[in-house]
Amino acid sequence: MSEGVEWVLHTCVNLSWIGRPVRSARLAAFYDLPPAYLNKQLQALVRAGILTSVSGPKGGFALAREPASITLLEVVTAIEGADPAFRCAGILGDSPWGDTSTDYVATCVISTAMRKAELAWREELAGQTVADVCASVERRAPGEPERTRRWFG
Amino acid sequence: MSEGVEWVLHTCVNLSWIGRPVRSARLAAFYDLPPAYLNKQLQALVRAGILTSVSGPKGGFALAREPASITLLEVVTAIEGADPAFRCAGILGDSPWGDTSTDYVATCVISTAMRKAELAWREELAGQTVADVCASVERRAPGEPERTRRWFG
DNA sequence: GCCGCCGTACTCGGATAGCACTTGTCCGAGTTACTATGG
DNA sequence: CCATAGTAACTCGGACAAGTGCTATCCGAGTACGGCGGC
Repeated sequence: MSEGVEWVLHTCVNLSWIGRPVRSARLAAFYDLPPAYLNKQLQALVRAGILTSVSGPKGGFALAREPASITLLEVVTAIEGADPAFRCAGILGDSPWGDTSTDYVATCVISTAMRKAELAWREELAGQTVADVCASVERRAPGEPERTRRWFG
Repeated sequence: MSEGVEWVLHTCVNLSWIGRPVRSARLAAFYDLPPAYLNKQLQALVRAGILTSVSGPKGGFALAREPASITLLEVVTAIEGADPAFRCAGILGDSPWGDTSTDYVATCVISTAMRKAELAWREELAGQTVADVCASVERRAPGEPERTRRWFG
């Protein structure tokens, strides 16, 4: 899995606390990340409708919606793409008694088992929102949002 | 995820039905796969203790244990490696108030959420064995094992 | 006829290239804020 | 003093290289079988 997933997840939490547009270079400096590369990743979130971007001075990235409506699955999918990790190539169709008219991706028992596992993974991620993460952190460190806002000044 | 996972899963099912060593070239021919590359993947299963290999004429690969004791997770792990897909780099340690002595991989809320999701995925795969897959296929196509044994004759 | 030995052919196993994707970087298009000027 | 047009600087956005891991292949080490010679 792309390393950018970790970056943008933490960045979404920070943006949730800040509440106004912040330029990518500053967001990257917070974790000492490659600025241009983080920018590239954030572009993907804009295309997915998770962030909004404004150009020019005083510009930057901000959350496009309420943190409570942004699931972790959405963020991961925006970076990794919607394709499942296990993609059945349907090799059963190449077996000696394979049938080209059958959709082996749908009927294959192995394909079904792998899909079921990935579904469990996605449901787990879809059950947590950015707001949930923020709440968990605040419960452990109440001063974190204010301290972060301060730093981004 | 590596495409070889699909190959070896189907191959394990076939080996479960055949019950004796089969050379990799023949196993590959069944699905029209690159023989040498499938061989390489099967080597990984041997190292993981899932298959046994015998050299020379009448040699080949065979299941090392009962199909009911081989989980899908074992097979996937043998190919993909034991490392989780999401590996937390602990970028929190690089934040302005980061602490080098803290294990952020363990405490980070985001890292925890991602681990939890992957755990659900692994439990789903660990709950199904190769024998279960065989049983599902046989229930749908009772003649499949015999037909497969015949082909490998 | 039977046993032991040798050669041969066949298989796995690891070492070796080729390719795709992730990672990382750069410069241009667009936009905003500032400034100077005129009313 | 205020409005306005021009200018300049700053930001995102997409196009452009480099590194890493998957994909694919080949040849060598080891082994079992079959044939052959000797007892």
